[in-house]
Amino acid sequence: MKKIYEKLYSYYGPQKWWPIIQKKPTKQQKISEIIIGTILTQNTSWKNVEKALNNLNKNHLLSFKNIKKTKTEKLARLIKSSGYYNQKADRLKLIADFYINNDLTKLSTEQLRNKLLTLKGVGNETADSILLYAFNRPIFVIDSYTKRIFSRMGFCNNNITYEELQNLFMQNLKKDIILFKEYHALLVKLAKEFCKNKPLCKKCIFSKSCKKLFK
DNA sequence: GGCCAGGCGGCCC
DNA sequence: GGGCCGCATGGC
Repeated sequence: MKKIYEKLYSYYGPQKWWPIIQKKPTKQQKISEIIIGTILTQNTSWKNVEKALNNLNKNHLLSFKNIKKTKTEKLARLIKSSGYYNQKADRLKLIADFYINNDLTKLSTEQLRNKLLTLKGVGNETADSILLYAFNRPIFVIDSYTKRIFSRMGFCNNNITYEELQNLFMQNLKKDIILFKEYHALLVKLAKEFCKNKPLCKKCIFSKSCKKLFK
């Protein structure tokens, strides 16, 4: 596990994920931008999400207080480029209310995770992304890329559950927040560049060690 | 033009 | 517990 990380890191370097839209954000602004980003990026390419985030930022809407005051229809219009915009607009409203009405900072990671999962629009990956990137809790984020890469490498089956794959990482790595953040981001990078749906194994940096070699 | 993107909820069985 | 569907834009 650690060796794969080190190889990725030495090849790609740090990924600088989140937050990226606002200049010199306060702590609150960082948290809201990250949480909003996790919702918008669900099954959507990051470029489309960036446009939506910039639109929100121009309208001072990377803020849960302001989202709460804004009509769903207006939000939907502004985030149109991120796809599923009606659903996502609804869910931004829900999470804004949730954030404003709850003091989340005192909860344990477990408690916070369970609370997040009660929200419509927040599943395993989104909850863990929020925990790790917005609240700096040591939890490893699994996504479809992670599963694809590690099943191809031979570490797991393709039908492994979210929890099982997450445990595999958590049990074999130090609980290091910086490491968890970078590792997930680096896996996304690898999946986009080499370990695609139609993989580019010959060029891939893991072509020698990976079990599944596609032509 | 088809496929895919940093998923999720609501169904159904 | 799994399998399928709707949600939707934009880039390649």
